Amino acid sequence: MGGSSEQKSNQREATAIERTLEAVGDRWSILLVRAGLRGIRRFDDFCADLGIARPVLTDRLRRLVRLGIMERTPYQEKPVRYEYRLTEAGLALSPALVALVRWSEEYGAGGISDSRLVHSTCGTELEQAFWCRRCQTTFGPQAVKGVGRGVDAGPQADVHKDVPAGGSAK
Amino acid sequence: MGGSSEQKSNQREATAIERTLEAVGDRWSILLVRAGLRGIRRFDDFCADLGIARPVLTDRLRRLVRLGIMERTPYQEKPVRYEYRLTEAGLALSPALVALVRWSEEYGAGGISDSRLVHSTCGTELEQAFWCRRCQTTFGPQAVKGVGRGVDAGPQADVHKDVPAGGSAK
DNA sequence: CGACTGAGTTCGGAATTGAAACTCAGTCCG
DNA sequence: CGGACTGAGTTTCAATTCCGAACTCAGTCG
Repeated sequence: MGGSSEQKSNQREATAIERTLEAVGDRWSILLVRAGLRGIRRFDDFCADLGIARPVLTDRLRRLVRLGIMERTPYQEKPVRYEYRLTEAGLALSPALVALVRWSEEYGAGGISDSRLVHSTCGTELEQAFWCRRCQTTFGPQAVKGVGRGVDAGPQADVHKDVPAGGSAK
Repeated sequence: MGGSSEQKSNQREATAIERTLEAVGDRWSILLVRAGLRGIRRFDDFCADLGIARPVLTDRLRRLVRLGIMERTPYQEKPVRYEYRLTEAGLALSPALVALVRWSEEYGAGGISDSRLVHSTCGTELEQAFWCRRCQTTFGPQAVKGVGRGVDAGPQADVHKDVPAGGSAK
């Protein structure tokens, strides 16, 4: 096309985020994971709690199971009944969920937040940061570099200002 | 169960995550934000880079602007041309993006990762954590408590194991 | 035996996509 | 001057996907 000589990363190989979103990037999957974190496990409960249509729920649960995010196991034998619970991979999505909640708390439309995330041992509102094992410091998104081509907070990721970024830790 | 004495958080009032997902919870919005972080700003570039259909792109960009996640400004006057760039609120979504990338790196299907996130100053792979300003420590998702009803990693959020959680940070 | 549970399925109809072609203003080239 | 080109969108129409409600099926309870 045009004179462009640059080759953007096109669809051939999905990037990390694309792959993640393929798994949980639809309107419901993340909500299902969240429900799972809240302890919901049974079909009808997911259905009632989220207001998701049954056929869609069936499909999503199956996909999450296939992707190893949830597990379907019988919780009683009499009439065999199955429940869905998060696997380790599913639980590992919680940082992402928390990040989304935090965002909504800060920038969400309306501004009113019905829930605040706090550090359970002291009740202080938490901040999110990255942790470098080697340097033993926390730092913000602007010090993250993508090696390869998933995310490189390149050209314009500099406007930040409210991230802990090295709160103390050094 | 039948009588349902428990009041799950139903659809009446959207929870924090629900509100966030309403903004960026569709198949494309997050990808658009990511593209924005990578420096893409122009309509056709978003289109080519993501392979998104034009009508959908139009719609999503408009929504992101309406939600204050992106800004539409002219970048030349001759023939007026507009570009879309992330606002502060948009940039603030990066922790969530990073969390998603991290997840894919660790649990993503296939296992092959085309990008690893590292601490830019030392090249070490980063870990994600939460930071408590008061306690001056980092901690993992299991020590997060939701006050209100957004997320409370309640009943089963205990299986974790690979989060720094207080690595040292002091 | 009849009502009830829990986990799905099977319908239509409604809303969203997606690909490709078309519009429009203005600029560049010969 | 006129045709080709850009960039940012529309329009059109077929193909998906989604929702809501009703239905199935196995097994249990009273």
